[in-house]
Amino acid sequence: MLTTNRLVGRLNVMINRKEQILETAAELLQSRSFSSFSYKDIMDRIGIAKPTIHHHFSTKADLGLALIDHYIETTKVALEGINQKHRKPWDRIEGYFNWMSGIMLSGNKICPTGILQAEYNVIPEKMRKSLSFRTQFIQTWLATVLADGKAEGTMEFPGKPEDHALLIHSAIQGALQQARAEGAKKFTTVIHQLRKGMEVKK
Amino acid sequence: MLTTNRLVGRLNVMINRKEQILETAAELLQSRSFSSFSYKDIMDRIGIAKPTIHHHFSTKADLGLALIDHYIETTKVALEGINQKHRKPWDRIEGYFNWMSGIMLSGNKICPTGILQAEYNVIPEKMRKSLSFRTQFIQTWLATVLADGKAEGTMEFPGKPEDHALLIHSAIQGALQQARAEGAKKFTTVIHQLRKGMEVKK
DNA sequence: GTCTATAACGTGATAGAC
DNA sequence: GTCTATCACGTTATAGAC
Repeated sequence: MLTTNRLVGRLNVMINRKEQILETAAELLQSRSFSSFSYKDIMDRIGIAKPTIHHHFSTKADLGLALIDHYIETTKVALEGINQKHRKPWDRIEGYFNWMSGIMLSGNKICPTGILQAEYNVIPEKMRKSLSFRTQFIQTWLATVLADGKAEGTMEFPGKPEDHALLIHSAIQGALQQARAEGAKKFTTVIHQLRKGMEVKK
Repeated sequence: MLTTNRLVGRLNVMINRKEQILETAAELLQSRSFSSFSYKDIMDRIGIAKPTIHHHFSTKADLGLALIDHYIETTKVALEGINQKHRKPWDRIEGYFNWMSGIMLSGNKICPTGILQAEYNVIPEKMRKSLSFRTQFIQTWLATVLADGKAEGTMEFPGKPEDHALLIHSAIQGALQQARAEGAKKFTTVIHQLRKGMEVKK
């Protein structure tokens, strides 16, 4: 590890280390929870000393905040990626379902929004605002897709697009939690019901 | 406190104390999370010493298990109460929605299934089985109501009753979490969408 | 059943050397 | 940037007196 770091040079060490900590923390957050992972867990996983983590993220609240900002970035990349790859509303929705499905399949994980909202009263106060931003970002994206689908006549659902987007997001958040406890089938069933609930009745 | 306990007699003291601890723990579980509340929190809230709690629930895993069993009991009472009060499927579903709404309104709380599933990988192993039982119990009840509604022609939804029951339960679980972070409106919106999704199209 | 006292350990966080 | 060493505190849990 040390040898490798020295080989890639000083700047890369810093950047990689920080991102490595962040990735590890993200993994731990989604498989355990915010208050259930510790600096020691990170330390053990990537083989560095605890003060090294404190050097990059001086408090756990700072790490938590960076974590959410990191999620915001990957969310933007993921959703804009879907928009670029697919034009049709149905394809975009399926892209979103697939993205969520990937979270579930990548080993005992759930949606970060879910875990952080479940722990809302115990996470550091400054994490809450960023969390809210990410939640809104996803729901706004979903609402846009739904509005497009309704406009072109390929999707049908009750109420306003943003209301149905909220239903979808809530259901998937709950479904990921159910799926980890009860098996992947729970997730695919919920997706199926959501899909059926938006199909156009002839 | 002590005086009162002595007045009600020895047996009552034991029973009441145990239930008092359980109620307090339930409150803490739903407002914080399982790993985020401690014996000290209970101790501070009801003014007893920590070893007293250990006397009733020797380990935290035991307390957690008793907590879920307690939830199973109150769930049975609540759902059978709804069945006795209301005959029509729509009234029963609304009774369930109201019950969940009550959780949200009683101060910053969420569904215990939600919090425990969110922490699934960190809760003691013996809690998981009971948790699963309660989840299934609720979904089976919901499926029965949905099946009745479909049979009498007042409800309409895609797929099997148990599949739609899973969607409803997942959505509400997610909605309670969203509502605590983003405001009660999120919950009522999800309920509204679920309701619309089951109405009979003329 | 309840208490005081304490054990044994894990936590986030800091000081200071290299 | 990373380390060793250490701090102050909170955690679950137990021993033993009343």
